[in-house]
Amino acid sequence: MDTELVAAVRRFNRTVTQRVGALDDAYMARGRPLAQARLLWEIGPDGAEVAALRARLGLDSGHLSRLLRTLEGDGLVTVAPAGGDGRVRVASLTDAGRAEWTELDKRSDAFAWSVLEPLAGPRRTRLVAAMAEVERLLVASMVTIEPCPPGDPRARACVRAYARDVARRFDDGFDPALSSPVGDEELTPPAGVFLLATLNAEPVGCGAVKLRPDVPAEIKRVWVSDAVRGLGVGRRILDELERYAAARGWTAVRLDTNRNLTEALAMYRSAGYQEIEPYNTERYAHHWFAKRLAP
Amino acid sequence: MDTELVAAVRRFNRTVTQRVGALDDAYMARGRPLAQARLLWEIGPDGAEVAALRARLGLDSGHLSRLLRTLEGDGLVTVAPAGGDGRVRVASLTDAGRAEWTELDKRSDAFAWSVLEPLAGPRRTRLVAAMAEVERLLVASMVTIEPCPPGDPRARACVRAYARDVARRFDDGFDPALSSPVGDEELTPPAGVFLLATLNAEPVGCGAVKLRPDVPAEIKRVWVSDAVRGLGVGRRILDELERYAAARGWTAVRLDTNRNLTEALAMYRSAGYQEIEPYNTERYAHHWFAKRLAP
DNA sequence: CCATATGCCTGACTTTAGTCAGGCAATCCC
DNA sequence: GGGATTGCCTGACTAAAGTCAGGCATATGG
Repeated sequence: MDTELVAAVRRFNRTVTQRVGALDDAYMARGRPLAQARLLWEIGPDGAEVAALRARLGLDSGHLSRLLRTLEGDGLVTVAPAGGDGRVRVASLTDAGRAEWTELDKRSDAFAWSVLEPLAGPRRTRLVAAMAEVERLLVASMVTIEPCPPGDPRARACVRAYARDVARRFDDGFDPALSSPVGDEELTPPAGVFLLATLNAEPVGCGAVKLRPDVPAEIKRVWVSDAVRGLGVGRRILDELERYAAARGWTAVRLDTNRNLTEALAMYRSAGYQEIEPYNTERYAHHWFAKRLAP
Repeated sequence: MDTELVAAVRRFNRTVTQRVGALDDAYMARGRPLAQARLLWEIGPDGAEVAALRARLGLDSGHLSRLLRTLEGDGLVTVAPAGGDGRVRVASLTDAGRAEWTELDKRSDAFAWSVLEPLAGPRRTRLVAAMAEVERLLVASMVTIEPCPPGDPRARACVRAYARDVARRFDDGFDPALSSPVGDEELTPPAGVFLLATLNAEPVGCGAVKLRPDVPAEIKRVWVSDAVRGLGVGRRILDELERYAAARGWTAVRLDTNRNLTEALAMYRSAGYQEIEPYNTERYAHHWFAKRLAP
């Protein structure tokens, strides 16, 4: 833990929560309790499911329900059953609510401008550039990587997204049926593991490793969503997979990949992988890599 | 109002309040109400006057008093009269309070590290650099500039700091008695104005303008504290003074300055001031400038 | 079709936060 | 030395936030 860097982050936290955090609240709450204002804001012009609101705002079911009742009483919101599942209810804004939302939006703009306005000349664009950088890297640090059963809907969604992505990039498309199949049980401990990367509970990446006895651990399906590409998430997934295999006694890891996935190729090389002879007959593979693991 | 810049600031606000604001609170409040935790933190190992705490935390007198009573009840804090003024009371930490404070400090470190830890290689230092830039520029945008009676203690403090600064920089020191004196009444509307720049209610800069009939408005005592130097505060003070004079009908402004104040010279030139012949016999002046004001 | 789970709701709280009007002692300023 | 001011305190509130135990429909999986 680098104390100098930590001190800088703490200074940042202090200034920013003071300047942004507190004032943002004050701008949002227009006479209304803060929680109500936030809720109104989160519902947004397109409406939102109650469960989604609860998750986003981190509110107790009872508390949220009451807040919705209040906003409904004020004629700003209506809550009605959703189309499919009759238990799920969707909150949406009335015309009055939409007007109020627009006002909040304006105030958010005004607040943002109040930060920029006192700065002259190049300082304004410098601030915005630095903010964009901070935001981008904070998002990167908000991505968490955790084991997940390969049958989980979020895992499935990632694998589908992976198939879609590679289908677009391989010269001859991608037909999962022609690729050597990987069963769920091969990616379930102790035979292997499937890691899911999430950002605010949304899946944004994945990776898996198969641990077969007496052969190197085999990495599969490393994928990162466009939303967080370029933030080092792929590399983190790879590191975690290697660590997982090493912790369970494997001393080497290998993988295959397609010649069109140039960033992946670069990542493997920079992560210390060496190109090796083909160890399988995977239909879509052009390169095979291996790396020794420190115990 | 540049909508693109505003949108960037809003994205930043959203990510940062989510990542920093909420979590920071959660790290701080260890089972304790947030306000108590914050207060404990603000008291700090060296103690603090009750009035200072009230100002820093923006709390009501009653509320703060009660919070102090609670912490005192928990054996974390003692409140005792200060040395000089018997009305002023100072809160300080007991041994238990100090231990608790240390724990909070550790947790703040841990939280800051949790932001950096997931980032690999150059991203970590890039984040810190960008944070430092954002912090610096946010501080600049937190500085407010407002008219203030020249007799106000904060104004006096600025003028003293100004005298100290120039005494150090002029070749032959600075004796206010040898400089042409400026009376308070000359800097009090309508004869003139004294502007005070503050950051979190602390004075960090000043500037004044004398408005005498039939001669150009005269700018005096533009000073910026080291704490915010290089952030464009001096330029903002100058702009405000010019605007003040212009709004009251003056069409030109002038000032004198010392050859050793190189940044000030550069600032006046870049702000459109032209060097002119001496218009007074000020003991410490080497350069005289003037500028026409747009009505 | 029945047991179980899920999603949202209500009632009945407790805990924090924040406000306002005084009150008392110390201090300041003629 | 006496009136005004300052600094902190208490009492008596209201408002908002947050918690917990059910309850009632609507799904879902044998």
